[in-house]
Amino acid sequence: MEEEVVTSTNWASLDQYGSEEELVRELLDDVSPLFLVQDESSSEELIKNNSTIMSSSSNDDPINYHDHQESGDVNYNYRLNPAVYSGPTIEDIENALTVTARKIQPQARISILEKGLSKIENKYTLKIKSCGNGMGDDGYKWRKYGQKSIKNSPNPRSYYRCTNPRCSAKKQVERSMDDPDTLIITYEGLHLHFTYPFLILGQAHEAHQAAKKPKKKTTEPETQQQSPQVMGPTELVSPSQEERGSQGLLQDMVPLMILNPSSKTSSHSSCSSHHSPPSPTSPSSLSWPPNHYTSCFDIGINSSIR
DNA sequence: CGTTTTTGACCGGCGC
DNA sequence: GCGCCGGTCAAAAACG
Repeated sequence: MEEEVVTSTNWASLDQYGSEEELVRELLDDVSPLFLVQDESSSEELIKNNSTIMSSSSNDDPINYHDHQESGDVNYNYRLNPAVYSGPTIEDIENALTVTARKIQPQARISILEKGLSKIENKYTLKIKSCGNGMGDDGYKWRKYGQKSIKNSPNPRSYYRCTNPRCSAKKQVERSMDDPDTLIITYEGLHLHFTYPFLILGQAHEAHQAAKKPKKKTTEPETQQQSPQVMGPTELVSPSQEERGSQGLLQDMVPLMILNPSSKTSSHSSCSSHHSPPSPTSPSSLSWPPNHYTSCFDIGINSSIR
């Protein structure tokens, strides 16, 4: 019963529409997320780019506006693309992230991705080193829905799902067989995309206060509270308690939808749930979740479950 | 007392 | 056809 129907989104189908490709590209490329634009880029360009995105019914190059940015510029001052996002500014978010990430260094991000990120099918696996009880909190709110012991592995695997009923993102967390310190997080679903912007190479400045949860290290280090956590060596810095900022960022699922060739998804997608979008062009009437409700949208791609 | 976690049952896919 | 395996469900316990 319920509206589980809405949950019909499945990640598997993403591949078919190529939008995921874009995601991967973003992740592996040193370009900013679609919903971000360089500060220096003039509004004109912005608009232009925008329209490009909107009208990109084919995969010409929806994100071509990144081109000029690879100039290796030092000043990475991103701001949210107002045309597709009406939420908080990137500055706000950056502030929220205790990190002094005035400039997010793409390169740093990439190095991490290259290090630990791998993709299999439609799942992304991120291997990170976690010191002791370090956890892999990515700032999202997850609800644990299962735990299973894995064959050949002393450690169980935990299953999480995004708390937002409309989001189909899931993730699994387990420890590496040999390396108790290595956390293997497997993301499934678009949610992932918005996680990575925050997996920036951090300065250890926040690291010192991480392990506050003794937590029976029985097995799996969780990730889910919004407590400040830090990973080990790689130092993935995740949004701390103020991560509301980050969560806000997630909401930019929108641009994705826009980007998605199968534009039919735009409106009916479940994200237009309770409130109708202000304008067809900018479904981003996103408001920040008052609470801890993680915001993530499923891009209602017409999908058949599995 | 509402919410989150735990945990065994259940289920579908796959290999033998 | 059967059993293993990984994933999910859901009732109950734990938690704050």
